[in-house]
Amino acid sequence: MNDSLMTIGQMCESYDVTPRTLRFYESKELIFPIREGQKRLFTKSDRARLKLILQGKRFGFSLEEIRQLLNLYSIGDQQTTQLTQTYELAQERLRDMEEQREELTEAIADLKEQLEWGEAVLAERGVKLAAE
Amino acid sequence: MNDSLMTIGQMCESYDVTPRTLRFYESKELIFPIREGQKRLFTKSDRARLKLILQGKRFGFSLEEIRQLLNLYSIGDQQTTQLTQTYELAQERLRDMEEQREELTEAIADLKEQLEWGEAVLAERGVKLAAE
DNA sequence: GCTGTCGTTGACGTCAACGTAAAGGTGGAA
DNA sequence: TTCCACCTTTACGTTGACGTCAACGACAGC
Repeated sequence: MNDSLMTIGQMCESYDVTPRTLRFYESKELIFPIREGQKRLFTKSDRARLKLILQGKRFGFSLEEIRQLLNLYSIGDQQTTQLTQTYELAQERLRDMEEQREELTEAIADLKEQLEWGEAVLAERGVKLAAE
Repeated sequence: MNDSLMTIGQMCESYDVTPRTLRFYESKELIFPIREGQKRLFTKSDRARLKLILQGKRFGFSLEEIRQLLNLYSIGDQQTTQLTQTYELAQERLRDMEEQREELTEAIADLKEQLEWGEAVLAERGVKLAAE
């Protein structure tokens, strides 16, 4: 149970991903586990990156976008320009997400309306619905 | 310009879809245009169904789910049981959508937090951001 | 020596909802 | 007649994020 070097199995445990996923991320150059013979060993850096990847996915970034962001982080740690770019990309994403949410909100409202209509019809027919 | 029978082109105009989409829906047994020789002619029924399809998509139903719902409508027009089933499926979808919205709301909040952090860092470095 | 567990590498498969390209039919206007 | 718009079919391509499979190596315990 080395703390700074983990096998693929331990990684899967810790982050709830499959081996296939980690190999896939490596093939996409999102993480860079070192090799001991054939085996992959994941470093602290890999874990940090993986965390960011999973976060990024939550935010709806594509893996390609995430790759670019990760590169910006590591390469231009003190490069203000890069951070600014990251910031701007994130802002765009935020706008997308807010837009999505609005659409969803609208759709929810519409669907609720339909449901009320359905309830009315069913009530007319004397159907008792589960009280839920 | 027959009102009750439309060509594929007219349908595309009216509902802002491509011919491919309509043929695809036919192949998936979502609509059943009649044939005049080779050509498809879309009836009032097809248009009603198409409207429901497009609505369903807005609500995030898959085409397969929509197909099932449409079958319920047409088969069991007066069958209360079917309507009840439709109602319940729609309720499930509503729950899904509300869950999605919550996740999205959370993600938005998190991302906003990150953005503020980024702003702070950039401000420290004396970067002026576009006032937006 | 055998079995089991964990790991490896390709390479092809999957899912949804169409897009796109190729190749051709049909009917009307110039 | 020739052209054009509009329609048809079949069939492969796209996108993203992996899943699944085959075939194999390395090592541990019994």
